[in-house]
Amino acid sequence: MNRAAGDFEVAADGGQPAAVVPGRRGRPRSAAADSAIIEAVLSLIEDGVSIAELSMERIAREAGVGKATVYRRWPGKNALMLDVMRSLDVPSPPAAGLSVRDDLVSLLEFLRHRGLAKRGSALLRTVVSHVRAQPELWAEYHATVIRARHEALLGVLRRGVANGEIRADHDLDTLADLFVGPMLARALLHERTDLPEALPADLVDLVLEGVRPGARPAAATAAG
Amino acid sequence: MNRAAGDFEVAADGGQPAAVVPGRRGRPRSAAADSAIIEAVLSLIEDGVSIAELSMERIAREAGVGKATVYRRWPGKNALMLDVMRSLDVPSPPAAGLSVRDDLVSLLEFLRHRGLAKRGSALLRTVVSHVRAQPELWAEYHATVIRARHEALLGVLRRGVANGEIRADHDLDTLADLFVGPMLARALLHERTDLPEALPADLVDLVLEGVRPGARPAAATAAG
DNA sequence: CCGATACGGAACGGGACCGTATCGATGACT
DNA sequence: AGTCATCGATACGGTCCCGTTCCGTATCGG
Repeated sequence: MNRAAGDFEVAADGGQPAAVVPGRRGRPRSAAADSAIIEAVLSLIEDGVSIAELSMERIAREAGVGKATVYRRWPGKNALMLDVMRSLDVPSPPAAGLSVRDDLVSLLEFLRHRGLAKRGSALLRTVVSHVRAQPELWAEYHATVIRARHEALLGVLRRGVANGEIRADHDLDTLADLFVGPMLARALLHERTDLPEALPADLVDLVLEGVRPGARPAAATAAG
Repeated sequence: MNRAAGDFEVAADGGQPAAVVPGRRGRPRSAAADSAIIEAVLSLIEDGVSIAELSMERIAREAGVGKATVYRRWPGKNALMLDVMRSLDVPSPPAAGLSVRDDLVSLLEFLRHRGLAKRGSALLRTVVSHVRAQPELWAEYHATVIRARHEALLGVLRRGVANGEIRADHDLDTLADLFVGPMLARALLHERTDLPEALPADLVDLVLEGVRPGARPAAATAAG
C-alpha cells in the first residue's frame, strides 16, 4: 500500500515524486535525493549517454544514491524518464515586446541558448531517437518542451497577421517551421553544431521578407 | 595475417567487406552474408532499435548468421556501424531540370521520400543522437548522406544566383537550411512525422518569394 | 582428392545490469 | 523515548551480451 500511494503521488505531484504526506509515519523521503536523481539523468544525457545505455545502477551511482532509493520512487526506468521529461519546465517564454519582428528574434534567440545549446540539444537528440521505441517518452517531451515553444511562436505570428506585418495566405504552422527549421537544421545537420549569435535576427529578417505585405528591400528595386 | 588482410579490404573496398581476392585459398566469404548483416542493422534501426541496444548477437540473429561470421568481417560494433554508414549510397541526386524553382521542388521531393521517409528518418534520428558519443560515426554519415545532398542543393542555389532568380545578398548555406530546415522540423518535431505531399512545392514557393529579386505577389502590389 | 577457409551453431568464462532483499544508521513524527 | 520509513551500501540469483573457441559441414584452389 505504501508503494502504491507513493507512486500515485508521483503522478499527482507533477514531476517531484517525494511529496511529504502529512499523515506519513517514519523518516520522510529526501527531496535532495529526488533532485539528485533527476539531475543525474540529465547530466548523463548531456554527456551523450543514450537512454539504452542509462542503467539504473549508473544513474544511482552518478546521483550518489543507493539503488533502492531510486526504486523506492520509480518502478522502473521508463517511469523515471517520464518524470525527467516532466521536470523540463520551459524556464520562461520571452515576454511580448515591441514589434513582431523583435519578438520573433528574441524567441529564436531564446531557442538558440536554452533550446539548442548543450543540454537542450542533447536532450532533443536523445528523445528524438526514441520516437518509435518509446512513444510515451516522446509524447511527454513534446507536451512539456516543444508544445509550449510552438504555441508561443504561433501567438507572435498571429499577432503579426492581425497587425498586417504578415500576410494571411500561409498556414501558420508551416510558417513557424520556417523559423524554427533552419535553427534545427543548423544544430543537428551541420558538423559544427553551435549556432551563430547573429542567426536569429538574420533568419527572421530573411523569412519576413517573403511573407510581409510591405515594400521590397533596397537591393531589389532596380530589378524588373 | 588473414585477419589483417581482410580488414584492410574492408576499408579499400569502400563498404563491401568481403572482396574475393584472386590468390585466396579455401572457401570464399559469402557476399550474401555481408549484405544480410548490413541489411539486418538497417532493418533493426528502422524498427527503432538504438545503437546501444544493437548487440552483435542480435544483429547476427536478425541476419540469420553465426556470430563468428560477423566477427570474421568486422573487429567490433563500431567498425560495423561505420561500414553500414558507408553503405548508404545516396541513390541518385535528382537531375537538373528546367527552372531553378522546379529543381528545388524535385530536390525537396526527393528528400521527402528517400531522406525523411521511414528508413531515412530512423537512420537520421539514430545517428544524430550519437553525435557526442561516437563522432566518427556521425562524420561518416555526414560525409556519405548529408554532404552529397547539401552539395546538390547548393549547386541549384548557385545556378539560381547566376540566373538572377535568387538575390546574391544571402549566405547560400543559410539559404539551403531555409529549404531543408522546415522539412526537418516537420519530420522530427511534430507528432505526425510524415511529410505532406504538397510540402516541397509550398516551401520552395514560400522561400523563393523572399529571396527572388522580381515582382511582389498579387496581394501586396497595393502596399507602400 | 586434399588442404584451407568459409559457414551456422553451440558453448565457454567474464562482465554489466536487473529487481529484490537485507543491513545498521538516521531522523521525523507520536 | 518509542516507532518506523527512510538512508547508503552490499549481496543475491538471473539474464543478456561480449569476444573467443570449438564443432561438423560446405566449398573453394591446387
